[in-house]
Amino acid sequence: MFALIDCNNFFVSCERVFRPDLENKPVIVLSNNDGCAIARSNEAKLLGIPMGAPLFEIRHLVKAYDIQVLSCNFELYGDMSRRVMNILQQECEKVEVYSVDEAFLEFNDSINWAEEGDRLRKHILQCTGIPTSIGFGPTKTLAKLANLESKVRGISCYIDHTKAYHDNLKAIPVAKIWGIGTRLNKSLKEHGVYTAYDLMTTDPAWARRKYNVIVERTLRELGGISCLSLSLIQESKKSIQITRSLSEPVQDLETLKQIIARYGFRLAHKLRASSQKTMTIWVYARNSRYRSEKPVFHQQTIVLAAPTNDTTSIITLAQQAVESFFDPTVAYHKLGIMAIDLRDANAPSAKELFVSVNQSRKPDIDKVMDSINQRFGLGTVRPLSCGQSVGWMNKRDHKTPAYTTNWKTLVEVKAK
DNA sequence: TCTGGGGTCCTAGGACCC
DNA sequence: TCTGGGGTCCTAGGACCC
Repeated sequence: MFALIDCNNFFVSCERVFRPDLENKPVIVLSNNDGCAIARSNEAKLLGIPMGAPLFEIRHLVKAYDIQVLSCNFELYGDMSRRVMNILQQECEKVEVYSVDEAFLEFNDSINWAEEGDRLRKHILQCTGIPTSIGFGPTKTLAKLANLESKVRGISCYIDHTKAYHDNLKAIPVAKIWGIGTRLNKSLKEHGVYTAYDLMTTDPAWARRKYNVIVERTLRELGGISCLSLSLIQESKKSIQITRSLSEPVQDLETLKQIIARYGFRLAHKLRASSQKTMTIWVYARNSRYRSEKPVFHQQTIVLAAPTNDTTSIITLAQQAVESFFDPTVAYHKLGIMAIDLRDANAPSAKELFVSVNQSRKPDIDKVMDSINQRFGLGTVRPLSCGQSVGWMNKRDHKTPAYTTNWKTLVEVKAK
């Protein structure tokens, strides 16, 4: 038996742990640059704020209902996520961390799911302050659906393919199923498939022919046949990227080079943190999707002679890429750098046999930089090419402190 | 005025091999 | 006029996820 446990309105819940005054109030957490609402409390959802709503479009609601607006604080969410997952790993033998706020669990079929679910939810709430929902089922896809029901009802739930649950399945729109996105939803509806029950009772061979193996699998999973197993070991990443929208458009080459240097700096740091090196770097820049008359997308792919996670090399290559495609008439609004074709840093490739002595000594600098930054915060020491903070930095006007990861911003409690 | 960031998997088609 | 059969690898693009 599978279970999906999921933190309720995760980012908002993290904020509420340290801001109890936000309980029972409508709260939203914004994306980078305070652009869109990426997390909403139940109260905010009830006010009709959709996921991803741009802040400027909902200003009137924020004002009218005194919605509490917060900038994103990923340091906090990442740390809270680790705490929740650690607890799960202590409590269950088989845990697959699926995302920042979700995990799949696997249990013996004979467990009392209601009891087990309530126990876990209580325990997590007590240890971290984060409320969760939990759904059980004979497959991952059904456990996901049961989790939806758990969210609505506030208790542990179970769903399977048998007759006893057909009414539940008939009440679930096909778009809510894991793996059915907007395109598939539209197409399925055109073929008369509206609910989870409809999809479950569709011919798998047709699904394979008409769509692909993923849809076929989803359909079989709905029918109680487990096609997706738990991945207990965290596979190493296949790509790592840093992309950001700029808070204001940039048309100046030197500024763009500084920005991409910062992204390259973070990318190299991430690569080292996951003990990986990259063989290929992809850099792109584009104008605004919303404002510009003509979409512009500039990009360059750089294939390296040998895999690297060296800050200086990555920054140099990224800046060369930006120089090569830079066009002074374009107002750049978003930049990104991506490392693809990753290798295990601890398993040197034959190509690395030929790097110069000079280059092979460089990682020491990165090591020192990483250890200082680990202690005092990323960016405390950084290459000169990253420049000083200027206008294009991320806008975060409503950010809460890093309560759990920075000594300077720990919460103070006064006892009388 | 103002619109997020970071991933994965699958498939079709082209290039190339013998 | 008529031009094999079988295979692998790579890439771009589409769709999905949170």
